[in-house]
Amino acid sequence: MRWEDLDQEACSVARSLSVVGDRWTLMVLRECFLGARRFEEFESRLGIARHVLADRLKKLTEADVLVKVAYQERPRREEYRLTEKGRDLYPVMVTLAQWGDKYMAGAEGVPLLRIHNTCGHATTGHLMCSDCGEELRAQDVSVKAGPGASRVRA
Amino acid sequence: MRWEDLDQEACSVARSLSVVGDRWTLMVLRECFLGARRFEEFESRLGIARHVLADRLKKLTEADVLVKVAYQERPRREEYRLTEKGRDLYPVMVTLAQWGDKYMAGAEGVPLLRIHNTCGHATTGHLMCSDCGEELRAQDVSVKAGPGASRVRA
DNA sequence: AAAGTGGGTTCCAAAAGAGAACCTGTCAAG
DNA sequence: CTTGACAGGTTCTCTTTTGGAACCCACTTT
Repeated sequence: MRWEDLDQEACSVARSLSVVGDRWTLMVLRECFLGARRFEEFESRLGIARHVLADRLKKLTEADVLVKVAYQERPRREEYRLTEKGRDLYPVMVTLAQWGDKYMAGAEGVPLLRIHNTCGHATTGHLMCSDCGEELRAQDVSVKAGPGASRVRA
Repeated sequence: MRWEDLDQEACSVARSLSVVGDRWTLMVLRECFLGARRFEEFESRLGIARHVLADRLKKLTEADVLVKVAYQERPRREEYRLTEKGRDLYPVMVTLAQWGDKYMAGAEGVPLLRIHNTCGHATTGHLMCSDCGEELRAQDVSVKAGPGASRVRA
């Protein structure tokens, strides 16, 4: 299978990865959540090759994850901002960050704390069941074909 | 910057991506959560090139995300299983799947439902603050340098 | 002896990435 | 009016990674 066919799969993980699953894309989005908006900002913070950055920004814009917004005319300059669709990737970033915090931080501790402004505390996110409010753990969840399943999986 | 230097970054997202951020790795892990264990299973379910699969399984094993366990001797055959470190990636899979459910499912509905066995209902996971129990949203969270920050970021 | 099975490795061509150089409007300084 | 700077790209060459097919090896079954 070719990577570009991934969005044809009857699997939401595959479809998400067809947008954010290649090298650098999630790193670009990390910078978005940390406040980056301009081409030069992304480049200097990430150290990414310029044409790769241009390609990722283009694809993310085409996927409506980012929008290009002019911040000045003459010369026209545009910056990239997260759309709602893009902001909805926040849980993915947080869960990735927490896995890194847990397994890759080493003795000196985690590099970045997340502060929940609502309550003022350093926080970690926990994934809770929408129905019963218990924490969702892999061993308590099974899957079942949904309405959009073209083929069933056990 | 080269991709292999990513694990040197003072950022947990970057460090996580240095393990799971390349093409196919998260797809391999999706299959693990759906019950795949053997080389042939991964290959036929994913349609991935065999040497790429071999490389990903090797790297995931070296990173202690998977372990090789013999399921028979003579001829010796080994399968791959998620470790605790691997199972801890479950929240990443769920948040990715939910983003795909929301934005890529189309009219026919989501391909796969997740059933929370504890309560018996189809569920979606919500990311909650460990401290106050409110839902964590990007706009309510700010970041602050932690003990392992080698350089500070606003 | 021949074929099958599971889990790989090897080969080549095609695609993607790293890094540096170059291009395009526009303004400001000399 | 020429030179330089700035933001945001594009183009070039070289290296690395994929995709796809073929091959290999230790056994077991027919």
